[in-house]
Amino acid sequence: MRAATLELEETVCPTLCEACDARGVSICRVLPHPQLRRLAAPAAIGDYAIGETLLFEGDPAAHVLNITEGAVMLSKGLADGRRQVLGFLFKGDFLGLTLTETYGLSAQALTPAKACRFPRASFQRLLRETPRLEEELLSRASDELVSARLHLTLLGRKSATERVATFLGCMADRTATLGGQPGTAHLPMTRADIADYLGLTTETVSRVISALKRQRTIGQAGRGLVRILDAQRLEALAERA
Amino acid sequence: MRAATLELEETVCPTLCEACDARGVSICRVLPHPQLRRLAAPAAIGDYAIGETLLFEGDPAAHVLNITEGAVMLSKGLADGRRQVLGFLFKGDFLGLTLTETYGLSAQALTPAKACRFPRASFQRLLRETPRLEEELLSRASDELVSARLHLTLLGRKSATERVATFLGCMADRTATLGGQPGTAHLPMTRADIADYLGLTTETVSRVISALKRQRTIGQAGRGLVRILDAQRLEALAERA
DNA sequence: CGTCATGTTGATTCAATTCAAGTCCTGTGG
DNA sequence: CCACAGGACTTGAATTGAATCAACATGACG
Repeated sequence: MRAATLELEETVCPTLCEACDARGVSICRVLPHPQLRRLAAPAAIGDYAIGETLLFEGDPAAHVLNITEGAVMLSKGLADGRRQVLGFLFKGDFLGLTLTETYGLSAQALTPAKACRFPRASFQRLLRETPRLEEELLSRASDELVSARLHLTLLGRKSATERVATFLGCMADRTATLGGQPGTAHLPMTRADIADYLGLTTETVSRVISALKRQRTIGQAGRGLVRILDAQRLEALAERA
Repeated sequence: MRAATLELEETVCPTLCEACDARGVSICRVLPHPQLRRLAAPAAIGDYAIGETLLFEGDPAAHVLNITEGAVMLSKGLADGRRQVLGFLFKGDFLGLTLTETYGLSAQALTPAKACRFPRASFQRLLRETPRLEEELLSRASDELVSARLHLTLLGRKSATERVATFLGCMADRTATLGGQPGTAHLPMTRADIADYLGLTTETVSRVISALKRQRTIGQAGRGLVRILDAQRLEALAERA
């Protein structure tokens, strides 16, 4: 699948960026107008359908992307088809930066999504000349590292119930930050995606979620929406580090 | 336990840094003389015994450290005592940088170790004024993220044998890079440390290592030294992503 | 309204853990 | 130098949490 893209007119870009919904939560936030113009000039907006690939593990790392809309899943594959889901990205998240010549992970859209796409070379050039941007990226890398470590602890040392409870708690937090219903977790991914994120099987994820519903810790609030009914109990089950 | 430290005379420091064995592989590598002086001025050298703590999860993040000698283990604890080992550090590795006010992980010495210790505040100041250093740290954070993702894949999706084989392969690579015997893995950590790194128990690690020895894939080459006898087979068992 | 994905639930199996002895080092003090 | 104490490591037997195998339910969509 190939994403529809729209080249931005150089003159139009500052206006577009000005109007961009994700601006305030994206890396662009830290750029003054001249640098923003430099970033935007060679940019394109990618529009991705559900399941579509934003970038693929092993492909030449030609672009970096900034998500402006929708939900995206990051994953890594093993030779025999097993898969580890590494994380979920939303509006304002940045991806695709790497020191190697090829991407080290894949990214695909979980919902219809949009992303601002910058050629890697020009981005690297801007980066080298804009310490404020470097600082922003270091800060984001630092955050990613923190959440990777929590994820490692979850995968290495938690039980199935703890994993699912931790996951639901995190997703509820994320939903709140992104401006959704507080006390609700938006789950745009399938059970298989959750299982590959938590190092479990779909069956186990399903069983644990059913058990949490049975004991009224959570409840269904519509398609892909879980209501946290007993946040305290969920927190206790999660054993968050 | 409190580490013995030696305050550096400001006038002495450039000489000491000049003589530092870890200089060429540390972040200091990228600093021109004036900045190096600024970095070194408030620095202290910490000397740590086996088992001693370099920094502790939850403590105020007062310092950043650069390892100049020995092996260090990073870990994170759960409330009930379970532990996830996050990684192993050696000469030239940097630790302790965080956006939060407290450390998010613990670090302890596996061998007698030395580390250059910088006050966080002055390091941050230097960092903000030295884009080249920021660049270096971003590059290191990027590497750490890559290895964290490999570790996630290992914990989420690999069997016990695959985990141990992957680990031994990585440690052998690391040993070679650090200038040890090629084809040999130096293991300064205990079975319990390895188990907590791989998300297994000591018994399982021991059983898998015994099995690998029985089938002559690896052999013992002294205390904490494993010889890789059949690298190809080990690689195949590892299912490296 | 039927089809095919996705999700749930149950029965059974299995890989790794837990429990339980031992053995092997290594450093220490007689 | 040797005995021995205590931790590290290994091995075996029993147990178990999650995976696998197998239906079946649900629900989104043409």
